[in-house]
Amino acid sequence: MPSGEPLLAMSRPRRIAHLDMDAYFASVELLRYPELKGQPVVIGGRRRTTATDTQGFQRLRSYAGRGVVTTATYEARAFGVRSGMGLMKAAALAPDAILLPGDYETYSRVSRTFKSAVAELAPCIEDRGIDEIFVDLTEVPGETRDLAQRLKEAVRQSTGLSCSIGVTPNKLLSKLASELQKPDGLTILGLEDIPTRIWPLPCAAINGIGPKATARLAGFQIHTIGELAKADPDFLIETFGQNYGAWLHEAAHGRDARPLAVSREPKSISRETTFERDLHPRQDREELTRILLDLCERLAQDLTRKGYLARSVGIKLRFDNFSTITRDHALQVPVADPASLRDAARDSLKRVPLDRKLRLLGIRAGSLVKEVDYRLLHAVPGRLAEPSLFPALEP
DNA sequence: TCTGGGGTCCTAGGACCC
DNA sequence: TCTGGGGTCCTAGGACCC
Repeated sequence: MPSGEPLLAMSRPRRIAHLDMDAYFASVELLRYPELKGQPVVIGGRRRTTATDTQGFQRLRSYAGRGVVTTATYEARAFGVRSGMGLMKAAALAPDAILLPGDYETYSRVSRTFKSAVAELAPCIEDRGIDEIFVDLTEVPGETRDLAQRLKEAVRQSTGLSCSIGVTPNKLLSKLASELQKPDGLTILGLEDIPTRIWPLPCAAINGIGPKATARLAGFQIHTIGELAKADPDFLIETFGQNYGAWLHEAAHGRDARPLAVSREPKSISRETTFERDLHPRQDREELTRILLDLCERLAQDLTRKGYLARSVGIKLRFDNFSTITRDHALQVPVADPASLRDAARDSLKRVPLDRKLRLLGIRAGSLVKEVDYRLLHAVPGRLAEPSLFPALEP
């Protein structure tokens, strides 16, 4: 065999970058309203007409409703405001912060811009949502720090925004590393840095260890990743199950062989809405019906625009006590039109006890099939004719 | 001061088939 | 007449993430 590329194994260590935009939605808004720079600003809530100050901005103190904080500037975070927090609570912490409604179309457009700019330098990218990506730098020529700096510069040139980057041998560590020097950070770690840089961090810093697992681990006096790494793997498996327990052990040691998912088909598409006030299934019957029909319309538009059919349709209800139930309905024939979604939703709704007020209604399309695939496979009449096996009749 | 909207993945039981 | 194991699909709920 001629010399050249090694077949397997001997390949060089991976260089995976995690790129995370800094306070993304808020930073996009600061491009639009530069006069707000340096002030506590919070993105969240619905667009509405309410009291504004002399400059036309709404203050958090004047907010009343059910919204949550989507993003807060670092100045707002200094008051304890965090994303996911109820806006009423945020208003108690920072009443004078500026509140802006989210403008998702703009955030999506800017998102495509920074991703394209990165792709020009390094084309192997995994999309992780609107404001973060993984980038594989392994095959990109150049020194690691230099490459990462060029990515940051490309993001800034194309959008005017800053981001934080972590580069390590795998996705798990890179995700942790990108958090270490936010904002506008660049952190490069090797496996040898795990004990000093990773182990002191709280377990919850790991992507996949949420509030529930954090609380359970704390019950065993496991608070840091280092303590988790020292825990007996058999104990973790007994306590957290085969899959999750074994993964906890691997994660704490910084081991992660997952490849980048450079393209993915959606598994489900959904629409849901939380009401301004809780609605009663009988007293507010008409309003609930209107809301559900509207959700069906919007879901149908999403499906059609993206070219998918649903082989299952599910509804989601959240009651006034925040308990949530779902009901799913598998279909013989995949659908994407509002009337079929509505019929399926009605079937599922019959299986729900409607004895208390509702705060949320949702509809979900699952078991998706590409519309073109389905038509090709089933030769749907009117769209694609079945090729005839017999010659045409003579006239 | 109660907690948005859009997703993914995992678990687990039952139906049904081989 | 009884016993069994495996595989897949459907359904419901929950943890977690951005």
